[in-house]
Amino acid sequence: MQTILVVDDDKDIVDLVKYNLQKEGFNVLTARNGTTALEQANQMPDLVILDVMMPEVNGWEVVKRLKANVKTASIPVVFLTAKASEVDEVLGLELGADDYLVKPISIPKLLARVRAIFRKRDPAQADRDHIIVGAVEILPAEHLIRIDGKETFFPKKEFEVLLYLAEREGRAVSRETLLNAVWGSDTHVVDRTVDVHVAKIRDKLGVHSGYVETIKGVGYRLRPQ
Amino acid sequence: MQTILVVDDDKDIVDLVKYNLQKEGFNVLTARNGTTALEQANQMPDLVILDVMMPEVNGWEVVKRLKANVKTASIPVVFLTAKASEVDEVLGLELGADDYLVKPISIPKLLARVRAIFRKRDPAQADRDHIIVGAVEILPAEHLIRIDGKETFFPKKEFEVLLYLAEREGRAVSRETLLNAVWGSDTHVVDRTVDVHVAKIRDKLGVHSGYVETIKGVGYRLRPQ
DNA sequence: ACGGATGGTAACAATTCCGTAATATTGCGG
DNA sequence: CCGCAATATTACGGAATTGTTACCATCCGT
Repeated sequence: MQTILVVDDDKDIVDLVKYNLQKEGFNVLTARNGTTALEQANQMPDLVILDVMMPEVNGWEVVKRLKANVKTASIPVVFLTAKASEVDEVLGLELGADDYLVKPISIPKLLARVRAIFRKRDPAQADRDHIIVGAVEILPAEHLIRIDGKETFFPKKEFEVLLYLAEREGRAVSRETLLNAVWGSDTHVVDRTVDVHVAKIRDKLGVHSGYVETIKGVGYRLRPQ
Repeated sequence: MQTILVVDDDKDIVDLVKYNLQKEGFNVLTARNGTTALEQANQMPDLVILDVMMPEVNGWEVVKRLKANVKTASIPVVFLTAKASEVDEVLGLELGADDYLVKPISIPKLLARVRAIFRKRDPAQADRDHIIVGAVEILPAEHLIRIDGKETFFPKKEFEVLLYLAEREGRAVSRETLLNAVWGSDTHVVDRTVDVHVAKIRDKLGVHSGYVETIKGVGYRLRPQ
């Protein structure tokens, strides 16, 4: 049975979410603040649903510490946020948030997200041989990119950068991460180089150039469609 | 032909699996440790069968690095694990394992899993007796190629290269893959040789020479018509 | 053994791609 | 609104990849 840790300082929300998750057959742990959440995380839940705004140790701090601990680093996290404006921050910071939900919570939406997270790890449906982000379709095996259905040639590096971003659609990726993934961890390449390649990618994307967003001080991300 | 990379520190297991996969018509690469496995993975196998417990670089580490590399990220991985207790970890960690097998290995089960993986990714493996790509028609049984309806003789190697590309119409194929498929995995032939044969093929294709596209840094592909 | 066809290699030319630096521009904090 | 740091853009030289040609080895049938 899958265990989910629900963290929110609002008791009503915790109870509501807990009730519905249990009804779906999940084992539910709860915490009312960041400190307790971190303790509960030692029980290795399969997923953490985490409020951003909490007194003392807030949601971001919790994630940072979860990711810093090898044991808990791979637990996926779904953020709960009251303000739509926080969404950008949630996704922008390279924190490893797997998804987010804006309050007030829609229970069906919550359950859908939770199921989606677990489905991702279900070996039975793991194969994506092509990635679609809006009007852009990436086919790694064919080394081919379709923009508005039109095949467009991408040189190797540009292809790999876009693919890496697409595989992490909506998540911010630092230049350093990109350099490691695309260029390799041993090569020594100035990080400004990434900018140039991103520029070329944007150029090829044409009207969709806005897909690749710059997140100042962090890196780039592919805007989810 | 599909290529499978088998990784295990136990020689007996590698040999057993290799033997049975080859009998099924798969091309098999092997590695006895994680480091070698990662090197072999550059040859872009269609599937990796990977032991969890290995000295030095273990199975999880191998997967983590495969997934971190854009080039190899989409290669499906089947884990081999000795302990049932490891199964939970295999499935729990978000590592991209497509499936798993518990030792001792049941050969029929192994083959079933492997076939399942490939069936998923290769839906229409219809056994066609001739392939048509635009104005080019290839009849493997007759060892015959028609261009604009005109029979044209292709020497063996050129024929096989074109056939291999045609069977994967639209897909990029690396020189290394071509060498393995057409020349065989044990022969040592310089990869520039492929260029020369492609040049000869283009020459014979005449006005249709553009069918064979170069993808710099990757290889060649037959443009779908 | 000869001639032709095939295949492999090397050398060089042509092209594309990449990385960097220099410069312009943007966007954020104050 | 200003200044500063981060990012965008541009241009260019060099590196890497590929195209092309020529040449040699081998095989095969005669």
